[in-house]
Amino acid sequence: MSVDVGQRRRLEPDARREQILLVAVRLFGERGYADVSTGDVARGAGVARGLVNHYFGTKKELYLEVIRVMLTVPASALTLLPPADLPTRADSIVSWFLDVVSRHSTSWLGAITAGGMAGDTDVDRVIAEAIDVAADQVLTAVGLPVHGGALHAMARSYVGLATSTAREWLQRGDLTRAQVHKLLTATLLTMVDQVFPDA
Amino acid sequence: MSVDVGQRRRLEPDARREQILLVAVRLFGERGYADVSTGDVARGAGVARGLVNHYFGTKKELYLEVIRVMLTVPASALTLLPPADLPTRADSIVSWFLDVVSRHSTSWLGAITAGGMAGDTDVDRVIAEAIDVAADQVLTAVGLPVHGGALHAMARSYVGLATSTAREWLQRGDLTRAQVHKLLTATLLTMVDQVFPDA
DNA sequence: CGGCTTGTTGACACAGTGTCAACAAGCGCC
DNA sequence: GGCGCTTGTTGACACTGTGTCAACAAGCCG
Repeated sequence: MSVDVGQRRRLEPDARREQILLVAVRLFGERGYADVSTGDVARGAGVARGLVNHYFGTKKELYLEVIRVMLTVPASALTLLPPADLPTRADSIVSWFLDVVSRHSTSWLGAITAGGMAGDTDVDRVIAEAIDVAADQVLTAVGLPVHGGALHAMARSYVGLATSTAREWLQRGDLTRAQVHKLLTATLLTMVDQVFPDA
Repeated sequence: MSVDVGQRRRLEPDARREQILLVAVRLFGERGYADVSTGDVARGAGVARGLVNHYFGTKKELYLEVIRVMLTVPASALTLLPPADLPTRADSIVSWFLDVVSRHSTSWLGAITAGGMAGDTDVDRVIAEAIDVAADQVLTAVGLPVHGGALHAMARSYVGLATSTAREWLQRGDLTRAQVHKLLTATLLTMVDQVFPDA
């Protein structure tokens, strides 16, 4: 927590902005949106409150950047999936998803459930974009075209299932990873076989 | 919108409380949590702002009552499901769910996604209770025991799928009701047949 | 060592929340 | 009908949090 009570120091804009953003990510991740004031962020960064507004404009804009950071996911390694049969590929994508979400558990799950303010138009847009990305990854991993409205919508639905199931595992602890894995692969195969053909 | 600018009128506590609550339900449903002030609610009810605090204590407590109202669902008619075979019962429960959620579309979907502040402990608890109720209904309709941790957790996951899928239908309009119906019944049957046995 | 750019600060105005003593609507009693 | 009492209702007050902005000074350049 080294609070560096030294004299005021002059940093390059990018460095200062980054420093404040990191503090905000930590605080918003721990408590909610409402329970963190811009003053808390400023104090955490050892900086005047006005500077937060100077760099991010508004508390909500700062929060938008924060959830953008939280929802940004490596996304790598997924493209090079083994070109095996469908059940194997489904298994791989589910494992990958569970790895990612368990590594970032608090921040990712917290952010995807809106970490403090769903219903807000801008926040919803950012979250929707993250879900879109995840849906794209599911579709490509399964070997289906990313375009096509209904298909993509169904993939988003599946991401919703994956999210709520992961929450049962990581936050409530009422499911084991094995059970989650089984649930997500079985439903994914069902959707690919029986439901997607309608789209 | 009759704003009854008449003299101050004295109402029975229950009546006044109810009146304020209805205004709050409408306002919180339209805009979010943050975009509605207690002053807005008071003005909408033609009442002094202090009276809102008198009846509900805090803005957050008022909001808790609001989402409790929004999430309260007839729940009737479901118990008397035809004792048919599993696919038929799954069909019935899905139809019932889609009817309910489409009737209350804005308020229910808005509230279940936390209408303005997920991450808050108390709000999350109320929402979790509503999901529990829905999970109970799914389990009983399918003819499985309501108790048993893992089973119930999986039912909650399914409710998460149902919610996100309904949102694709009602809010984004990228799925038809028939597609949603097909998706939800197929996945429900898969879960009952292949996944629930693990619990 | 000046001077200048600009990162940084602190004070200001304002909006929203919760509290509380004081007010008055309307019922019951005579 | 008038009077008083209960209690629903009000408006002012103190406080916290947000956004703005002119003034300040850190640190480079000559």
